[in-house]
Amino acid sequence: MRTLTLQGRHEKASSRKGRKRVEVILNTARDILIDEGYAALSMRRIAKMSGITVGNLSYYYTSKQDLVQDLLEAVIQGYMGWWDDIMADDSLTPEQQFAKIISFIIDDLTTKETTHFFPELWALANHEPFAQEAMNTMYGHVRDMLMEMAQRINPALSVSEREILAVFMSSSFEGHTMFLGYGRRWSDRTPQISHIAIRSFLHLIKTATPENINGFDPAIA
Amino acid sequence: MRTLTLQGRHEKASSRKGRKRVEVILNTARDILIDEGYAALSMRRIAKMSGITVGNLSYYYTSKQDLVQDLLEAVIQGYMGWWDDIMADDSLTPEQQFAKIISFIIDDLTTKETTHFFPELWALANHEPFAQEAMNTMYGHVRDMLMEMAQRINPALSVSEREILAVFMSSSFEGHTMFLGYGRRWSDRTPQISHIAIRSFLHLIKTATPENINGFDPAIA
Amino acid sequence: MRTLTLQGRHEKASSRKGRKRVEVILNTARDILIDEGYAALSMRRIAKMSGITVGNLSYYYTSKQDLVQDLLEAVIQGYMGWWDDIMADDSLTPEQQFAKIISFIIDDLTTKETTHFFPELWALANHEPFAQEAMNTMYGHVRDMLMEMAQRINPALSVSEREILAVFMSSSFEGHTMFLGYGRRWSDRTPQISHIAIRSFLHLIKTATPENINGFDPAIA
Amino acid sequence: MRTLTLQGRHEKASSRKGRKRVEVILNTARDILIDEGYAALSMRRIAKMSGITVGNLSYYYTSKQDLVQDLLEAVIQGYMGWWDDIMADDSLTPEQQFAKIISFIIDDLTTKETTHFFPELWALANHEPFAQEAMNTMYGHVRDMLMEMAQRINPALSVSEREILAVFMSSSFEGHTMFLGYGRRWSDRTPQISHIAIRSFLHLIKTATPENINGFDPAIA
DNA sequence: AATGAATGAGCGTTCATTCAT
DNA sequence: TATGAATGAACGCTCATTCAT
Repeated sequence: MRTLTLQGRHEKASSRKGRKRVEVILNTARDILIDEGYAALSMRRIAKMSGITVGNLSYYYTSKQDLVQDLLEAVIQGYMGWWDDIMADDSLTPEQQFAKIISFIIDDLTTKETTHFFPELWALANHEPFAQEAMNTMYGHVRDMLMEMAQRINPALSVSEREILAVFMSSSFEGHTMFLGYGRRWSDRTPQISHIAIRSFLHLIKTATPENINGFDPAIA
Repeated sequence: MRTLTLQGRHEKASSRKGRKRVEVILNTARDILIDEGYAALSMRRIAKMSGITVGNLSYYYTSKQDLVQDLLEAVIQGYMGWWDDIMADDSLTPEQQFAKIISFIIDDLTTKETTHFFPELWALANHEPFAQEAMNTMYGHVRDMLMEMAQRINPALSVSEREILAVFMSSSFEGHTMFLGYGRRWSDRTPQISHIAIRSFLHLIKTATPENINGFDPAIA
Repeated sequence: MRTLTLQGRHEKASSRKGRKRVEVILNTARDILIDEGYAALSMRRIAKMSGITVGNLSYYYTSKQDLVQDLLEAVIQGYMGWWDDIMADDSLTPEQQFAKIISFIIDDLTTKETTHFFPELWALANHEPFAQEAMNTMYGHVRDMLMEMAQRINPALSVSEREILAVFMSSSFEGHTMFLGYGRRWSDRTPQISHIAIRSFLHLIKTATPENINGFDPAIA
Repeated sequence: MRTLTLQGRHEKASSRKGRKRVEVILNTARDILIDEGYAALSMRRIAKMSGITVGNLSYYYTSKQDLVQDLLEAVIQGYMGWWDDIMADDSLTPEQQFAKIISFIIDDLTTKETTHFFPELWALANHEPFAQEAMNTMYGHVRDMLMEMAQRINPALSVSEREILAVFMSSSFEGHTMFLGYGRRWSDRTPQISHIAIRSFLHLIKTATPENINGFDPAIA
């Protein structure tokens, strides 16, 4: 599993000791969230499993929301930017880069962390604005990446075309979490699904026109 | 919002009074789940908002899991079978039927109930086997419907081809919940997304072959 | 295990059906008390395990105390009078009769029913007058029997001498419940304990005098 | 009534304040157990009568069993070791020591604490292994003491003879709890009972032989 | 004789939070 | 930085009892 590193944003992470503590706390919290769910994520439990007292925990995080917010941001951080290397790899055509990225994403869905983390995040986002925001930031980056890839593959696309395609594509692979995910029924079918996704998304990117995005006529689909 | 009607399965729903009570309880529970999230769904709250005492609530449901299980099944019930009429409409071509169903599904994602209910269900399914099971049953029906539509549109497809396509398609539109859903950033873009989805899915169904599902060559995608 | 039969005292036991019901209730209650302890003896549990509803149970017993009182009396009833046959057996000497009775009592201590029932009764008697009373009645009968046996063995004893000896003897074997009882450490030593008890008690009965009951001089013990 | 002092074993009893609290809690719990019985011994009640909140109580004892276990051990502790001084008193013959100890034990049975505590312990031991264990430990010590006294009085006895006599004697006086105990019918007869017990036990110790423990012939008893 | 429905109090336990030291 | 102690509210659940039908 990824090891969470600190965001600079936390005030108590100034000293080396403090930084280390916060790291332990966040990793512990992440483990609980993944292994037992948000309902089991209590301050007491985090403290005990981190080897500190509740009192000390609330020195670092004055409220549970404070901690959870930091946790979400830290976990999400780990999901971002990994695609830069692939996109910078000149030995691959844009389509190969794209295929590689989609494959990576779909493979990642089958990890326990991803399968368990995201539904918790989505549920939380229903009622906690800070979770909404963390989610938006993250998916914003994903969309930016997808838009860039769409442009490389089909430079004729307008910004808004690329944008709506990015929304469609990211929604689409996120949705596989519940079906291909860890312990889920179709988790051994990732190769086929990856293949379908790539073919389907490439077709979309290459054939998108204003009419076939905004109008609808099954006869010409 | 849909009104939950009883499953026959509940033992206490034999008399008219009992049936009415169970109905009130389930509707109340559903409202809390949708409006405030699973974390707020406590026996006390359900009782109070149903106008009964905790004691009486647990006369109907001996445990919280018992209630939640019934709730999930009842809510899920409301999501199923509505497509039968569309599929039976001879005045539409299979492609038109398909387009209509996909449109309906994607439109439904923008309702508060759907946007809020499903992420809670998915999160719950991570740790509660009964939620997993309820989920599997439901998506099984959805896949059956999609497989039937795929066959109508392209009778040449094998069962396993239709199956993997159904998994891909249902994953794909489920994933839009977090982006097109109630209060989410792209909720006003359902028409375009519907359009893209329909075009993309129809292309997949019509062009699927064993090679382009199991093999991968971006050059020919 | 003994089957509890009704005392006539219960008002609802007039009809045949009522009598049968009360019998089932009491036997169920006894089983719960023995197998799971007084703490588990709830009206709900008795009703469910008797195959009736709580409502109906409280038609027969208007309160829990009412039921428990009946239960104690019924169980205790089963412990009384069995010695009459032995005492009436002319083929045995009084000492042989006595030995046989003591053996029977000590053997009985090792049954699960006896081991579990009496400590519950004694504990209950600490705070529930009706349990005290049931206990007193029962031990009164036991003492009467022991006094009669003492007289047969040593006719020279006065009433008060026989009485205090009876108290000592009955206390003495009751105390073995916790050591020889079902699942207890010394339960396989009943033969030796019986033997010691008989020898010890007979010696007491035969040698009791006013002085060695009321005075004390270890030198002459 | 004895004041319960702490066992070192309790983790929260490190600081002075914690030690004091635990002491108050245990004394309160003991009082409730004695005065109102195990059924009345609830966490809420203990907390209220200790002048603290339930939350704080469960800071000290994470579960009721945890508390009750500590309580039993603490109470039992108070019943042990007091005989050492008597046994070390060289001015008394072994028989006088023995007589003194038996007298003390039987006198103690009439205290409210002893009368009420032990039946609760015995009943609890029927279904709670930890209570069984606490009981076994305690009576083990009592038996050791009785075996030592038996040896002093009759050095010819074998270990197993002393052991079975110790079981018989300790069972015997424990059984008097329900008859001589606080508020019980024969509580004013402790002097005579003590006298009988001492005479009877001494006779047993002095006359025990392998035959009259293991064989049985009422004619020679 | 029996059921089904309901109450209100209490149970053991866990929670986020606060604060003096 | 860290601990230990505490609060007060809430949790899921069970209880004896009542009563209309």
